[in-house]
Formats: sequence, C-alpha cells, structure tokens
Amino acid sequence: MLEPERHQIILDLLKKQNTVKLQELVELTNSSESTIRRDLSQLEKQKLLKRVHGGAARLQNMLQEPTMVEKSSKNVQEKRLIAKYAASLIEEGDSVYIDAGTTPFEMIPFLPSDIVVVTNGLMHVEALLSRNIKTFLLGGYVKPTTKALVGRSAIESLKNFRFDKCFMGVNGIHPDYGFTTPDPEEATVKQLAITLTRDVYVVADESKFSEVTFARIADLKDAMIITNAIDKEILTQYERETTIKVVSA
Amino acid sequence: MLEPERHQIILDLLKKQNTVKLQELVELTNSSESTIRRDLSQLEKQKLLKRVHGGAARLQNMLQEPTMVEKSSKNVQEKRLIAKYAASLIEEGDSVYIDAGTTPFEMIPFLPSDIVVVTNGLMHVEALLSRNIKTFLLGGYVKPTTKALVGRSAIESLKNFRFDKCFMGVNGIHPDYGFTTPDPEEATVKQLAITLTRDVYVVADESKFSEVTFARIADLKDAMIITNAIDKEILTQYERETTIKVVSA
DNA sequence: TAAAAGTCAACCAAAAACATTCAAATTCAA
DNA sequence: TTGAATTTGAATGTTTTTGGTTGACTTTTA
Repeated sequence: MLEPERHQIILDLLKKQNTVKLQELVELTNSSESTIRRDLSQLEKQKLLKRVHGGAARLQNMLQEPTMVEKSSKNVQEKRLIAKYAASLIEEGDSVYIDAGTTPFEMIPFLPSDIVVVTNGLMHVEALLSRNIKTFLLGGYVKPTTKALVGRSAIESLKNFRFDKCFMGVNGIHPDYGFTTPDPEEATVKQLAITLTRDVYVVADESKFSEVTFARIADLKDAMIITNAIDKEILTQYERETTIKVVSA
Repeated sequence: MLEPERHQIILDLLKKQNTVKLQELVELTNSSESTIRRDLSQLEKQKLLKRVHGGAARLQNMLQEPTMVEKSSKNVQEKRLIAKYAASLIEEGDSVYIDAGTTPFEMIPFLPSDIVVVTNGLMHVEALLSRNIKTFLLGGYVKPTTKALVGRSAIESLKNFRFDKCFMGVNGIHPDYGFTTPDPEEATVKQLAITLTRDVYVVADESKFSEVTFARIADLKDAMIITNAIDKEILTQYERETTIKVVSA
C-alpha cells in the first residue's frame, strides 16, 4: 500500500471519529506498527492531526464537518471485521446497494473502487466519494435521527436500479420473525432493495440475534448473514433456515 | 505501446483512483519499469500528477470546478444579504425548492422553520436538519465536485413535487442568453424545478451579470432576480425583460 | 505503590524502489 | 537503404521504505 493511500485512510477515519487507535490503523492498512507511527509523525508535522498515546486525535480545524457519532469502540472492532469480510465478497464491476446504518458504513474503506454504489445513507456519501467510488443516492424524506432517506420518493428512486449484491443492516434477527427494524418506512426500502438484488447479505454483530423489533423486513431465508462470534447452539438453530458466515479475528 | 497512449492510460487511471502503483502500470501497459518511471517523471514535470515512492498520486487541481469551500469564502457578505432578503419572501407553510449552490445555501439560517424544503444539494441537508426543517432530498448521481444530485433519477424524484417558491443559483445572467450554468445535467434539473414552481427566484451576486456559460437554464422572463449592488445602466438593460430586486446593506 | 502490560523512539538490516547509464531496438529523414 | 535521433529494456549501484528489535517510557492493574 502506497504512502498517500495510507495517509488518506488515516485522515478519512479521523473525519468520522475523533480518535484512532494505532492498532486499528495497523489492521486497516495491513502495515506494521513502525510504518503507522512514522505516518502519524509525518501527518502531525503537517498539522493534519495530533498524536496521542496509543494513536492519534483529530484537530479542531477538521471539526467543521462533524459527521458520524462515535459508537462504543468495542462494537466498532467487531463491526469492522464483519465489514471487511463482507466487502471482500464484492468483485470489480459489481453494482452494489449499501444500506444506511453503521455496520454497512464500515464496509466503505474496504470496497474495491471500480464499482457502482447505490445507498440511502446520507452519511455514507462523503466516505464513498473520498474513495472515488461512483455513487448514487436515493431521494426521499431525510429521517433526522439516522439521516437515512425513506418514503415514497426513495422507493421510486430505488426502482430504477438492479444490484449484484446488497448489504443490509438490521436491528433484529429471529428464527420465527426473521429480520426486523424499528422503522416501517426503512423496512419498506430494505424490502424493495432485497427484491432488486441477486445476492443479499445481512451484516450484523451478535447483539442482533434473538432480537425482534417492530417492522418486519424479510425471512431469514432471503439473505445470507455475516456476523462475528456466535454461540454454537444458537448457530444451529438458525442454520436450518439460512446460511451464516461467522467471521473471527 | 506508444507514449501518448501510455500517458493517457496513466491519467485516466488517476482520475478514478487517487493513486497508482508503478507495478500496476507495468502490467497494464506491458512496458518496463524504466519506461513507466520516465513517463511518470514527464507527467510530473507537466504538473499532471505527483510522483510518490512506489507510483504516483493525483493532484488536487484535477478537480475541474472550484469546490464548495473555496467558493464560499468569496463574496460571503454580499451573498448573505441576498440570501436574507430571499428568505424573507418565504411564508409559513410554503413548499420551497432550494437549489444546490452557495448562494441558496446561505438562505438556510434565515428560513422560517414551518416549511417543507426540497433540495438537490447534499451539503444543504445537514444545515436544514439543524434548523429542524422538514427536508426532502432528490435522488441521483452524486456529482463529486459540487455534491449536487443530478441525472435521470434526480429528474424523476423532482417530478413528485410542486413548489410555492424556488430559489436558483446560476453562473451566468445575460440579456440575450438568459440564465446559464456550466453543467448541462444541473441545468436540466434546474429547468424542471422552474416548471414545477409558482414563484421562481434567481439569487446571484453582481459577478454573474453579463456572463454566459455552457448550458442554458431559462429565459430572463422566467424568474425574478435577487442581487446586490449593480450599475444603473446595466439594470435598465435587464429590466425590459424581468424584475430585479436589488438588496443593499 | 509496585508489577504488568502497553506504547514509544531509535536503531538496524532486508527488501523495494530509485536514478543513472548503456546498448539494443525502433523510428524517422535523407 | 543508410545513418542519426529517439525510445526502450536491462544492469548497475544508490536511496528510500519497511518491519522487527531494543530498551526507555507511560498507563493500567493489582
């Protein structure tokens, strides 16, 4: 990996989260600690970040565009593993739907750049553009809490596309109730995206299993699940109905 | 493979890719390392890319159009005056189209909050939401330079709405050629928005007068112009065809 | 507070990438 | 067709980058 590429990744990450751990960057870039340390020193000298014990922190002047709220760093690690694997399934030239939500968002740094992405996640666009990925955004009502695009107009936009692969975030995965999410409007968008896609994947960490929320999206059989550590017993319970790929460090 | 051909390949790849590895180019062109190195040196001398260890990186100035940030520092004061007046025309309950672009953007802080806004400007959304304004975003291709939504999908989205008022940014205003903007795709969106609106306003500082750019949007008579200081003579020249509101401090 | 764990800068040797040189191959003009 | 000029690929020795190791330093844990 080239130096400017690493630098870009570091700075992009700092746009989203106030701090980065050194180890995160080592994983993300497949470089050694030494290399990342040197990168951080350089970027600090250029006044693009501030080094702190264990990693680096964002400077004030980047604060102009505060984007995504920092989630608990514990989940981020797991989500990133899931995201990395999920992204590895995408091939050059694919047309891909990336759902709004934090786990799908984490896929963006790992995406191949020669693809077309359609998304209903407003927050995703900046990251996609900085990866130089051709990006289409659905239209619609902007849901203030999640900044997802929903509603009739989003549905209409979506109908113009067909996808090789789509990657969904969900809030609940349950053997009886299938995939669920709290907002019916978001559920509708997800449902349609699924019908327009050849290979459907749900990306979800283990906390989503055995949960049920208000609005039903689809049956378990309608998607392959990509997740992290999960209990053997629970696993078999689900595997009757769908395929589960378990990713671990 | 001929030299100009290789150069084109290199530059094309950099348009898509931010960085290229030397080895990539060796494979892609079936040339030797030496040859590619020489190519890169030449292209660097022509200021078309930057060499980095292991390959080459794209320069900033390959972005054709000035970006949002650069633009917004110019003429901010004047634009804000124009924007403030324009916003004062909006009444509670109106449905309003706010065009992508910096002058329309400046209106957002002055908007009444009990309205519905539709926009094709990605950058506007954050600001609109922080004002607690109900916001619809058009779908479509995200133009990387201006973060405006354009294309067929944007057009389709737009057809779902009707507006009491719309506020357009333009790049050129000319007695013979009417309103113009550089990008034909953006022009198409603006055109449609105009036909869907009862009261059409163009917000533009004086620098736009007597300018003509590539794509025609509409005739002068199709919109009322809101601008700042402007020469009396020039004013009368335009007033045969349209109404101009001049705002001053 | 002391031990343990984690993080750090500095150093080193290996690997990768580099500029330079030169001869062969190609192109062009006479 | 010949000869000069340009372009190309390989060989050379040099420079940069990289990942591992060291011992010093900082933070966390007990």
